[in-house]
Order: sequence, then structure tokens, then C-alpha cells
Amino acid sequence: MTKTIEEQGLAVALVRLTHLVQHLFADVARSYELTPQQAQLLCLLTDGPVGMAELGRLLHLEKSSLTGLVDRAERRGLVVRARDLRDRRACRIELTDHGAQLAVQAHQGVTDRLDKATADLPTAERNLLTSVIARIVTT
Amino acid sequence: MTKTIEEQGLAVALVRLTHLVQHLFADVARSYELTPQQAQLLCLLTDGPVGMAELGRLLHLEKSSLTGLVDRAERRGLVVRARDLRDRRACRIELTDHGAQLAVQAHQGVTDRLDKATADLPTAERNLLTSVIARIVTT
DNA sequence: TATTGTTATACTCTATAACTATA
DNA sequence: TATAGTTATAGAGTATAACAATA
Repeated sequence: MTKTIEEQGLAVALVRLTHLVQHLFADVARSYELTPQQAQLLCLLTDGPVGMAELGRLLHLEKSSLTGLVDRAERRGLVVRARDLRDRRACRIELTDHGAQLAVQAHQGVTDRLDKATADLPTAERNLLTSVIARIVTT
Repeated sequence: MTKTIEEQGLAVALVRLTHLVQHLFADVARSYELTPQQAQLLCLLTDGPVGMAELGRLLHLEKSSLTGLVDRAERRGLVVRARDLRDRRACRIELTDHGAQLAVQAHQGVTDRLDKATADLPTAERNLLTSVIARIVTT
């Protein structure tokens, strides 16, 4: 008999949860004809333009990987490279109108699906779960 | 001022957590010269050989994607295709000794890193978190 | 000299469509 | 006919190394 998730501990549970969310995220992105990486990029840009170096840090990508990701997103009309007026080496990546619209829709889509997936949990547990996760990710 | 994670709700917290675990998983895989997908494949095979169709279901991959993944893993000496004696169309993917060794090490590495990342949580919260996640992923 | 970003190159990952072989 | 898997093809994602331009 295989062990239950509880018996395998928190780490295994977290990995399982991650795979679930990953697949759900990919499904939603796909429904908007976005790759998961593009969807993630758009969501990161919703608070305003970000430079390449900063984006690379946020996405844990090498700078050349990011160049390609932004190239493809730009080719699809999702983002544009804007000049940084203070530093002529740098550029700031910002959403196009189309990109911004997709970012909101994809974010909402993921939120809806996740809320559905956790709808069975009592409010108290939802709040606890949220705050515990917040503590983990901010460490 | 940007909203805190708590204010953004459970769904956003789950997405953040997922990205954290993904990066951690990728780092560990990389330390064994594995891609995240290869590491995941190896871990899935630790309980015994699995057929291609079943693997595709578990990994949410199209069969042709899986063919490529298994090809590359086989080329690296991580897995082998074994004949299915009952169905001559099918094959069962099984770990080589080297693959099995890496699977255990990668699993342990991920578990160690995740345990470290959650070490601050009191035991009661860890157990609660584990059981709540177990409920979500089994739905 | 250090930093920002791009280019060249080589793999890896993934999907769609068409195919082979067996059930 | 249906199922298990592969091949052909195309695009996307990623890293390393070398490079250009600016700070």
C-alpha cells in the first residue's frame, strides 16, 4: 500500500500542490493562447513597467533567456520596450493595451479556478492557510 | 502601497507559493544536472515501472511530448524502455540504477530544502497545513 | 571597470498531425 | 476500429559565452 500524503509529510504535500497549481495555471494561460511564462510575465507587469534586470530577478531567468521571452511577447503585441530616460543602456518593459487586458483576464481566470478548487475549505482554514503561506513565501 | 499577500487572498498566495517551490525544485534538479521535467519523471518512477500512456496522464503531457522526454532520459542513462509482455504495442519505463539513485537524491534534496523553508512553523501549523493541502490535491 | 542588455549557439520541452503496429 | 507509441515538424523556453554600449 502506498503512503498517504499526510504520511509523506509537508514537503511532499507542497510539491503535489505545486504541480496542481502549475497545471491549472497552464490551462488558464492556454485558454488565452498564452504560454505559462508569458502569462506570468504579463501579471508581473500589471503594477507598472519593469526593467530587464529586475524582471530577470523576479522570474529567476538569465538575462538572455529574458531577452527571448520579451522578444516573443513583443512580437505578439503583448508588451513593448520603452526607453529608460535616466539610463540609456536600460529599457523598461511595459504592457500594451492588449497585454494589459489579457493580464487581467488571466489573473482572474486563475483566481476563479483556484477559488473553486479550495471552495470546500471552511473560512477559518482558508484564512489560516493564506497567512501560513504568506509567512513561508516572505521568508 | 502594494497590497500584502493576505489582502490579495488565498489564490494569489497559492500562486506565489507555487513559484517558490518551482524555483526550489529547479535548483535542486539542476544541482544533479537534471532538468525539472527529468527530475519529476524519475520521482514518478520510484514506485516501479509505468507505461507511456499512464505517464502522460500523470504528467499532463501529450504522448509525443513524452516520447521526447523519455528519449532524452534514456539517452542519458536514467531510464530504459522495457517490453510489456502482455501487450506487444506497449512498453514500461523503468529506472536504471543510476536513475534510481538520482531520483532518491533529488527527492531528498527537495524535501530538505522545503523543510528548511518551513522550519519556522510550529508543529501544529505544519500538520494542519499538510492536511489541508492533502484535502485540496485529492479533490 | 561594472552594469544593461543583445546575439550566437545548442539543448530541452511541448503540441499537432500523420503514421506504424498491435489489440 | 481503437489503442500504444513514434516520427516529422514547428515553435517556445532556457543557459553559456561572447559582445556592444553606457555608467
